[in-house]
Amino acid sequence: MNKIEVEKRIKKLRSEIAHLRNAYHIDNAPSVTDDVYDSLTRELKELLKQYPEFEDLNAPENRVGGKPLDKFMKVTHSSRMLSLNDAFSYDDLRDWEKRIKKLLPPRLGEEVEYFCEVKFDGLAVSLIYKDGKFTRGATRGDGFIGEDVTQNLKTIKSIPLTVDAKEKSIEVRGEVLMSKKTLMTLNKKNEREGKSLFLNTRNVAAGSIRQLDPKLAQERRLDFYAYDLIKSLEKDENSLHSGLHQELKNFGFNVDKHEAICKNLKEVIHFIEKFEKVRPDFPFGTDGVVISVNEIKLQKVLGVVGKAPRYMVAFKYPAERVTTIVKDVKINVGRTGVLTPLAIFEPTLVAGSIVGKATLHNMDQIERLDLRIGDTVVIEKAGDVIPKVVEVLTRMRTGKEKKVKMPSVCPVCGTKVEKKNIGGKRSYLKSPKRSDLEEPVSVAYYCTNLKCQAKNERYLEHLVSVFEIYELGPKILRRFKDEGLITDASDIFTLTKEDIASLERFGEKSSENIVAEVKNKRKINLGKFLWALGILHVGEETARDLAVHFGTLKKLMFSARQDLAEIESIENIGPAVLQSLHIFFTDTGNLNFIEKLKKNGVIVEKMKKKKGGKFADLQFVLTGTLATMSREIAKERILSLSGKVSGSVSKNTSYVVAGVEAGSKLITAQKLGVKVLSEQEFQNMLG
DNA sequence: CCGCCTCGAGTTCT
DNA sequence: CTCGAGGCGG
Repeated sequence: MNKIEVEKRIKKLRSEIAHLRNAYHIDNAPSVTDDVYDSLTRELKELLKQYPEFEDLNAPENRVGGKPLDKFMKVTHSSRMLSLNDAFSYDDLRDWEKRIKKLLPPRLGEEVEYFCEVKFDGLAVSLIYKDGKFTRGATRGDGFIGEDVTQNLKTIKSIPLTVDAKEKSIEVRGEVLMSKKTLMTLNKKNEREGKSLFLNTRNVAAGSIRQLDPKLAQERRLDFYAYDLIKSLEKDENSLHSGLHQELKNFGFNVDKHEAICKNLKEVIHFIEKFEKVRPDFPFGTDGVVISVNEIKLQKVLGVVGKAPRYMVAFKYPAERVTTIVKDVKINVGRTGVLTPLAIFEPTLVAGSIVGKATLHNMDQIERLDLRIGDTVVIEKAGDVIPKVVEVLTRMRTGKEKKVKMPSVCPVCGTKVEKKNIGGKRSYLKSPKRSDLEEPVSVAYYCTNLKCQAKNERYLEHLVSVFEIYELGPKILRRFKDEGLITDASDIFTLTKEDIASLERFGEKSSENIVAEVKNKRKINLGKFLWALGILHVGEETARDLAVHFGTLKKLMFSARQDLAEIESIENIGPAVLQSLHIFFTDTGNLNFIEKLKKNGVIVEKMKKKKGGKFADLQFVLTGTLATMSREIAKERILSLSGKVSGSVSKNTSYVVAGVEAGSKLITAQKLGVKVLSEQEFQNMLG
């Protein structure tokens, strides 16, 4: 970005942040909108750090509730109110520990004790007590100079007006908060009265404290939690941060009960994980955990760099939704020739991992989102794993965004692309479609070249994965193909050690491994073999149905070529699958390919009809991670007992087997009243 | 013909 | 996990 673009971007960020701050739509969960707001704020802060010339004191980020800054008295803090360095991962924490241990004298460094506490998401304030009386309260401001908000703070019940302190003067630092519940009640009231709704507890708390009218502040039912105590006397050399918390409690301040002294980083991480579970139900908004070196003596050794202490760090829980910019939209070509648009982002941290791309599925989806290249988008991880574009922030547009267009030719081979006719021929056997209607076509675009390189490569990968030949990943396959070792997938089975070793960067050992693995996996049952062929509409499930019905490849092929009625009688096989099978098995190329596979050593095992197993008529859905077996194994065991395994929960599901960290399927199961089995119960059923 | 349920196919990152 | 599309019952 050049400077002009940066300035424009800053402007856009400011207006969008202001927009979000003023109101939000009810159908968005507040906590999620909050993440988006934070994400934009973070970007703005970073840009301003790089380009300080665009700082603007009157800009929305420097104002609260739209009111200018100068209505309160400015006060100077006795000691700077520090901010904290962030850690976004356990690795960041480990790096932090490494840094501080290097700085500590060797003997001390080995026995660092940490103190963990909740990081509240509110407004940091400083309270001064002189001779035990609350005399002045101030906001953090820039750390050096804050605003005198004493009158408003006095309306907060959990701030004691007097404390029993020996020292002439003490300063208590802590966070002004509004509970999530109070915000909900407030928003309900505002909604009834047609007023705009508040975005999050932090903003209302901050806004309320900076109201001129203390009465209004009082109505907002704010709370205060203390976390630091500064005494006029030098801190006792032997004191601990945890000890200060105790003192604060004794003075009558709220101090959150989720705190712990940890002997090492492992215990710190344990604390973080424990609080993460409590966090959603915690009455106040939090964004992480603060970890401090517990001994004040060591804190002094470590000191402060810039505006953050070295002896403290804020672990931030990963945001569930963040914003990023779409750098490009690429088009992938799949095994079937489907062209799938893929959004490429500026790599961004979401829910704990860095995400660089997300599928956009198809052009219809792009249109629904109204997504253009250059857009600022909100992304999340569906089921905590798969990145997904949730929304486009259209207000962030500059006008330079480019619309996404499906290319008219395949990006790999240059052949024409088109949509496919679907469902037009209601039955391959019976009379074709009505002609008065337009033929229905697919949403997806397809590359029409049967020999498209991309298609072949995807097919190679598919076959290898069905055969479970793990040694051959996409990279190696591509290499073999480019180097002329293989021309079609069946060539994999005749690769020799010498062939592979002749390539650069392939040693004796790895060549041997590959050949051995291929030889090991060349036996395959009929169901998997059919699946591996990659017949249109014949996936894992349908292939198994067919295999069980026919038992041998020969019988299936005969039927597909000249006895279609039998195939059509099979459950779950309709006109589309039927047509696809007929076309596949009457094509000479395909027949030759099957012959070549067999000739090259592939052994297809017959499949027998199994019936009357213990799990007959039972349908299972697996979710989460099982401790005693992989999901693949669990599936095989269920199938071997005549049960069925399905990917999604419906009212037809008999049991959902829930492992550790079960996902949304568990929720649907509970909603539909489907029985949920623990791994133990499942084991018992298996016997 | 419509709506529900499955299946197929494509996809991300550690 | 998600979306599209095939299969099938109402």
